[in-house]
Amino acid sequence: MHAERYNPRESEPKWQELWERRQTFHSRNDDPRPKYYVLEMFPYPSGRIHMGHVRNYAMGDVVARYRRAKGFNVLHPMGWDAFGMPAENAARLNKSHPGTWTYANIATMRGQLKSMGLSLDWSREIATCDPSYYKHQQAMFLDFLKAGLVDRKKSKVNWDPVDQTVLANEQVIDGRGWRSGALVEQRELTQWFLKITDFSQDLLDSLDTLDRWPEKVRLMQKNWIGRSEGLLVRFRIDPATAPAGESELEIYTTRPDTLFGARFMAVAPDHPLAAKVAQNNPQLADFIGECRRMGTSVATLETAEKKGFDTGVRVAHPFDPEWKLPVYVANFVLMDYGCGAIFGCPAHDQRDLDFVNAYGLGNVPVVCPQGQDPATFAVTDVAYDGDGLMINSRFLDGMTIAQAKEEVSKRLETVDMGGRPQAKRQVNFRLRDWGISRQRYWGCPIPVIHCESCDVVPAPKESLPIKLPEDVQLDVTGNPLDHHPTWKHVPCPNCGRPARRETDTMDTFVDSSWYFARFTDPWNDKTATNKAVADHWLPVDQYIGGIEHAILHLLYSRFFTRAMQATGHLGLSEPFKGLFTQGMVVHETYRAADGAWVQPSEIRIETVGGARRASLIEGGAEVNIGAVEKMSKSKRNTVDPDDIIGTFGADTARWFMLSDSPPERDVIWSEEGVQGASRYVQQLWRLIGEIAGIAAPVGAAPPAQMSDKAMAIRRLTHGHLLRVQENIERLRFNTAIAEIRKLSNGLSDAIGAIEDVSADAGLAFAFREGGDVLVNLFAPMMPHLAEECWQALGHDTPIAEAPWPVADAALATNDTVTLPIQINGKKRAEITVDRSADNAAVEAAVLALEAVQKALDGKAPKKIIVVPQRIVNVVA
RNA sequence: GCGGACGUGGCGAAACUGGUAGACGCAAGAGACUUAAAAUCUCUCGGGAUUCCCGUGCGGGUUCGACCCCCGCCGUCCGCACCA
Repeated sequence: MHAERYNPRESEPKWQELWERRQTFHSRNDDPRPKYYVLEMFPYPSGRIHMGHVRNYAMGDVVARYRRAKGFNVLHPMGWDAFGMPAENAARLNKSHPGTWTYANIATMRGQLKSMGLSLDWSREIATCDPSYYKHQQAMFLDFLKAGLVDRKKSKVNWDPVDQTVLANEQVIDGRGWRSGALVEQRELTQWFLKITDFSQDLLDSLDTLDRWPEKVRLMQKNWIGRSEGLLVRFRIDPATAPAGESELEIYTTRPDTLFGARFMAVAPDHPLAAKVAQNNPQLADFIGECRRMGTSVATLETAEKKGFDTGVRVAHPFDPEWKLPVYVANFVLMDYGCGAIFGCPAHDQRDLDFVNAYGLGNVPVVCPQGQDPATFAVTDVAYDGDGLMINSRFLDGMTIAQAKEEVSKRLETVDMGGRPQAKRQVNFRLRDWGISRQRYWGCPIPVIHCESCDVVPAPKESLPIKLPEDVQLDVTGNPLDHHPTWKHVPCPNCGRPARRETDTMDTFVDSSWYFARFTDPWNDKTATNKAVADHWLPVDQYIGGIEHAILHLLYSRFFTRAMQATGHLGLSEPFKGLFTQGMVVHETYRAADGAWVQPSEIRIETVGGARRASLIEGGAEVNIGAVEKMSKSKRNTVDPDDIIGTFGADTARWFMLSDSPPERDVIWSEEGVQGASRYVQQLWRLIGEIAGIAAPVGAAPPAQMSDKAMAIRRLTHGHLLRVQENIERLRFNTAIAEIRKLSNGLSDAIGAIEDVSADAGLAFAFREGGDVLVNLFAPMMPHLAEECWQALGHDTPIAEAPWPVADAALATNDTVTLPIQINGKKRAEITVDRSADNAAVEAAVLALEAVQKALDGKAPKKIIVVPQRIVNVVA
């Protein structure tokens, strides 16, 4: 008989050691069984794990352990997304090296993850800041460069003149640098780009094949790629108004059908035509300057009014040389989309309408909605962008929008203008190339050398890895690598003359764009991947992580996989077959009387007269219970996983994380909930102890005769086994857990109901089976408790290595079925009939029911609907 | 503004393909055990009425039957945003 209480503090480390000793979770690349690759998004080593990690990794571990039990060769690795700014900031603060801080954090967090009992193959651990990792990233960059997938071009960046550094958009607050507070400038910088736009169409089209991705994520990527079909149209500039050397204005439109509704043209403040005119027009130059200043701040951009400035330039309408349109410089036209120039059709575009209403240019509707009279249809404040037929459009009148688009395109394509067609169909994408240059120390150095005579020279592959210098001074403005006294000075690999290394490092998103491939063969020091091995393991069968990576990380990884395919590193283009995005961990917030945030660990909660009240443990002062919010340091509503695991054990924490909410939704962490989970751990332990006392021996064959009681237990066991299995496969962990609880409740009731098991060999067998299955079912969620229970049930090899039990579908169903009986759609009675009973028999039984007789009141029913094995509805 | 998701007891939620609404749990209440507390066990737990009625954000519709499908609103959350 086993101990009264289960002690996770003693038990958990014991089983973790056993798994490690037996290498239970090591996966071999030459294992012949079918593969299954489970991956959770790897963490940034920020210092300590948080509850979000616990949730993420608990989910992944359930999948990994379940698939392993199902006979798959499971790959479940872990690593560290270890480059990035926080390490550099911490090092500056502590006057140490970013690597010291990073590796210390990794050590701490590795220990924490191990205490969770995750079934990870730690022999494949990687850290992206390790030269053994980034060496291959540098080699791949060179491969991409050779394959034409890398570009070097000028681009505009947010420049902080005080910190001498480039800022990401989110680091610009109200037009000022987030650290220095200096007014941010727009600067042109030569940067390295990965040509993700080469794959725009494919990245878009292939979204349709990702049927195990959330619809939401696919939609977000689709919008981000932003494909639009339109027409490039060249407008002839009226020579009388043309600035020197200008004769035409090219625009891009997705609505060529509305060309007869044009009232004006608008170009971006950065458009060359604007600059030309501004040379002789100081007021316009001022206006352009104003637009530029405004351009940096997100807040003003959002609320900005539509503003424009008439350049005085006039262009001719493509279908009517006498029709002249004014050209404005407008603040709402973007230079980096399309041509940086548009034609304005106010009746059918809200921005254009706002613009003409501000400048009194009027509008002419050219699309008339169904059911409206074209003679009276007018647009005032709200542009009409729906369907309809063309009006006021000469030869287009009466056509649909699609027909008119086609007609305009066809006509203008055949008009010759200066030796070229006046218009050209063009597909545009919103997606931009991926700028990867960062003026930072703690990142992967870009492996190229700049030579005055040979220009840009790729670093020779033999010279890789180009390691970061250890002796670095971070206390400088600008790029520390650039300021290093010796690092950048190297001879040109081409001509041998003095040259300098590229001092920019790569965006850390590059590091995380291929780590999933590296895990397949992390020991390989020759190449990034062993193609055959990578192709065997990939794609990742189930990827799990936060929705915050829905666009960038996942899109970059999809691009990288294609680029690796193009350069021979991989033989596939989509890295993640199944994607699951889990919700956040949220918690109540607490505030003291003075408004200060108070941590959950500092308070006590009591229920007084049905109302929850919180008070400080120290002093007893009352605390206000606030809204449930995402766990954050600033609101101090965090709970430390170490404390939870130390108090309740890892199994309790894992169980609660999975049980309370559907996995894609936020879960509210609550003390009561954890205690409930902890109670259940003890409940299971007691139940298994009781079962162990009455169960048949391990491996005992079922007796030939089974009592009804024994059969009922077997049916219970197999029914829940089937449903738990199905729920885990659909990642419905909360309902899987409900089914497990039903089974344990059922077994517990069954034990309570029997007097003497020794008289019934079938019962002993049923309890053996039920106990074993129960432990198997919760083993993926609570692996340590499962091992302890498995041992208590008499097994001598770990359950982590045991196969999943086989459900007997015949046992999972009853011979009889209970049908609810509805009268006019309301449930009034129920009958139990044979599963095989035909409809006529069921109808007869139903009509004999007292409740039915009463409702019919002697009359014949209008109709009886029998849904076999489901329900019966009598229409009176 | 555009796009999407969601709205069910005091709370987290469940309900397969249109077929018994509220499974499973949390909290709460009553009782048993105990000197007492904790733990444990038993019972109650959507609202109202003694035969029944109402109830899945609101209003309508389709259907023998609607949380589920359709139309129109309201609310909450998320993403994107001057994209031509």
